[in-house]
Amino acid sequence: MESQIALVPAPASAVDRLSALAQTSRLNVFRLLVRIGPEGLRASDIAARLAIPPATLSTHLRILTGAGLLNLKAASRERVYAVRFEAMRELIAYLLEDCCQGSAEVCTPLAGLLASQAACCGPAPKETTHEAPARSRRR
Amino acid sequence: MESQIALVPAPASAVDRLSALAQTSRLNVFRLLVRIGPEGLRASDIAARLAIPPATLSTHLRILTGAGLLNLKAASRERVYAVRFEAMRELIAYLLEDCCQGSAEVCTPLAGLLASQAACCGPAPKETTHEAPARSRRR
DNA sequence: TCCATATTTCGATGATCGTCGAATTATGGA
DNA sequence: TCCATAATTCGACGATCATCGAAATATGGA
Repeated sequence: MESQIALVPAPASAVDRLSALAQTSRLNVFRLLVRIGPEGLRASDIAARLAIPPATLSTHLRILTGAGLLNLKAASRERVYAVRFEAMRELIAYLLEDCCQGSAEVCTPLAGLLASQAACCGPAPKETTHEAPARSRRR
Repeated sequence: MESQIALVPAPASAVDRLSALAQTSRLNVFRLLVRIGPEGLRASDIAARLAIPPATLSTHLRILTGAGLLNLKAASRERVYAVRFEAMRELIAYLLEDCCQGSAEVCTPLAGLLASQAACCGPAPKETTHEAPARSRRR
């Protein structure tokens, strides 16, 4: 026993997501991909546009993807990353959860509004799986 | 010369705000204050509710306030902190700026929605100033 | 099959961060 | 005035992080 342990990816927490965004390079990557939209961008294109060395960018993409903020859409030789808008909705809803004790007099239910699919980029365009963490030590 | 330098508080960046939130204790403090709403809570009450030692909490409150996320509402012996909802609106708008290149067909203008005062906790209840960073080395 | 290319992992360095006890600094009442 | 109390700063520890060159790993053609 002990063989299957720690292979299941821990669900990305709000702290994971906020940490992922709380870094200049990664925030730039994220915002670039927000602008680009659901089609996403190849890693090399991101590197070129933001002038980040490939090795560094790769680390950042791994962290953003592991946090569930990005989506690896196509995995051939060239990899395309796109924003998972659903993750943003979840994050914002979590941050503002039960705002003002839910008193609608004080607080327009912003969180609920965000949770609705009326939010950003519609009902999530069909995606490949939110590929990511399940990293087991290979080799 | 050189005497007045670096006393003007640098405006809190998005990275500052995200970093402030990207930490378990601080995120708990923030979410507690979101629930509480505009009235805010005394430092000692926060410490009691979240079981955080005063010295640690003080550091966290300074970071959250310095990032513009909290507001020191009353400064007598007991200090009352409250969420600056305006800061959250700004942050979310920044994160989703120019989403999908502004194409409304793809993207409901979430950022614009948040920027409106229809958002959370109305047009910001009258506050004392967003007291914070201007810290000069005293003593 | 073999190579060119896209991307990731390894590894090491310097820098920043979280924590909290002890000392310090206000403040408001007796 | 003096004290009890609220809150902050100081200081130091260990832990985590960003960076990026070099090496390793895929992939898709020729």
